[in-house]
This record gives sequence, structure tokens and C-alpha cells, in this order.
Amino acid sequence: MVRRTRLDDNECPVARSVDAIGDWWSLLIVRDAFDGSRRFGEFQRSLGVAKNILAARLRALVDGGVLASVPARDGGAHREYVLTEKGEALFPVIVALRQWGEGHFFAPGEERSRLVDRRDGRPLRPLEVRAGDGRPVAPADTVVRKPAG
Amino acid sequence: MVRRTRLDDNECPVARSVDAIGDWWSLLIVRDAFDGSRRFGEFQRSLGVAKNILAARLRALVDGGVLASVPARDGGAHREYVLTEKGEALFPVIVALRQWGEGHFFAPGEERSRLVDRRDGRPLRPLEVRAGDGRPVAPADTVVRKPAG
DNA sequence: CCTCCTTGGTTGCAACATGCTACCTTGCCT
DNA sequence: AGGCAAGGTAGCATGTTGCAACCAAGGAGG
Repeated sequence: MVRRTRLDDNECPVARSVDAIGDWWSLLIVRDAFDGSRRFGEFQRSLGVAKNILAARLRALVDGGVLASVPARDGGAHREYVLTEKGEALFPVIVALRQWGEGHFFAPGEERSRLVDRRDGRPLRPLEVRAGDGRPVAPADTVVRKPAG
Repeated sequence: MVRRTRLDDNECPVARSVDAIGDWWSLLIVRDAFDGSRRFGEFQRSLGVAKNILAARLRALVDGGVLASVPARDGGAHREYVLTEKGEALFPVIVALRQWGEGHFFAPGEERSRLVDRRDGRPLRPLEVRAGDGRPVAPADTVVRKPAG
């Protein structure tokens, strides 16, 4: 994505989110961060991405406040990358993408990684979009109100 | 995203979703589709994307089963693009991105488009990730189980 | 019937970003 | 000091993006 102009000052929160994340690699980096990856090498092995691309993405994510670069826990010289609060707030995005993928891109019984509750080991409940009063809403039950302009 | 090899046959549903959507434009196309856009020109005006890119993305989304190309409702000669069931299932993804953007990229009171319940005009409830038994779970409460390999 | 305008694209080309490989730097181990 | 691994940076080929120009099918107007 090159054309930031139209997205940056867009009034749509979806566009700003998309612009802030940057590209798909970044989202997979965030996914790995949720899965416990912290180090450059871990991300690189997991993603198979070129090192310069990974370095650029990590830098962008740190600049954007999604990741923070902290000293290594083990006292080593390297930096580690951990999710900030803002980055942790992407959890529903990752879960939503994961559930969509699970539902539409895997044959029944096909092997896949699973995100489960640590406590009981069971899969998570599908995300539900709800109105302010808790009623479940479908896409058709919602409407986008554009600002005054 | 060029390297499909590592993503296509990846066991991670997030990666497959990301790969299926294709790029950020595609996601904004889907967002506009949820907002009621159906025609080529509507998407183009809303996104400001080059026509060849839009044409390519629409084709890819149709090929991927996210959109369907149907005859115009008004009897016109052109085609219209509507979400399939699979495309509608992206609703939580869009809502999650929107809520993340709302929470982190807008000054309080800054003008923005809002997704509201059609019935009462109020904003939606923030998405909550829940365990199988309904308990809310934070990222740290979950763990990814990789397949046997 | 002929022309103009709108809609919905496709094609060519220049510029940019991606990805691969090789190289550099720093700290650790011996 | 020498070797090794981690964590990057630099150069270059290639693919994708984006712009602009062009094409084609209707519909409106005369």
C-alpha cells in the first residue's frame, strides 16, 4: 500500500486501522507476537520473510506503537519485541480472521493450528457482533453514519 | 504479497484468511460492500483506487467467493458486486478493525463515520473474545496448539 | 439515424516496493 | 584470538502499483 494520503486522513476507522498495520506481514507478526514470539529470529523462522522486510516491519510496528522494543529478558544484548496495550487490543482482529479462516479454508478434519482456552483447552466461542443492549446483530441490522460533511 | 507458497498451505487459519483477502484494498472493498456499495463506480469513488487495481481486486474477490457478480437490479447492462455468505462472514473482522481504529486513532470528539445499530442508532458493543463456556478471555488466557508435526 | 455522455472497464508504461543474496557488526564461547 | 550465532544493512533483479490514455456498450437528445 503506497497511497497513504487517502487513508491517513480518512474519517473511516477501518481505513486508519488498515493503514496503521501497514501490510499483511505486519499482521502475521502480530499474530506471532500473540503466540509468544519475541525475538527477531523467532519471527523470521516462523514467517519465512526476508530479513530486511522483517526489520522494516518491526520498525514500523514499533513506530506505530503496536510493538515495543525492550531489552532481552535473559540479559542478552539483543532487543525483544512485545505487544503494547494498543497491540494487545488487536486480539479480536486476529481472532476474527482466525475464525473466518477456520470456517472457510479448511476441509473438515484437516490439520490446523488451534487457538484454545489455556484453562480448559477448548476452542474459543465464535465472535458475536452485538448491539449496545446485547442483542446480536447481522450486517443488515447495522448502518454506517457518515460525519456531517 | 507475492509469496503465496508459504501462506497457501500454511496450517494457520489467520495466514489463509490474510492470503484469501489478498490486500488492503480488498478489505476496504468488503467494507464498502457492507456499507451498501454494489457498483464499480461506487467502489471507485469511495476508495479513490485506480480502476485497473479495482478491477483486479473485484475479480480476485469474486474468484475467491467473497463477492458474487450479479446482474444489476435496475435491469441495467452492468454487473453488480454483492457479498456472498462467505463475504458476510467477514463482518466480525471489519467490526474488529473498526473498533480498534476508533479506540486508537481518533482524538476524542474527532469526526468519524460510525457503525450503529439500525434499530436504535446506538453504537455497537465492543467485541469480546470468550471461551467455550462464555468466560471472557484475554490474549494471555489462550494458547495456540500446533498440529502434531 | 447520428452524436454525445456516462459507466465499466482494459492496456502500456514509469516508478516504487518486495524479496533474495551477500555482507557487516556485535556479543558469546572456548 | 578465533569461530559462531543473532540481528541486522546494502545492492540488485523482479513484480506490482498507479496513472493516464484508450476502448466498448448503452442511453439521452436531436
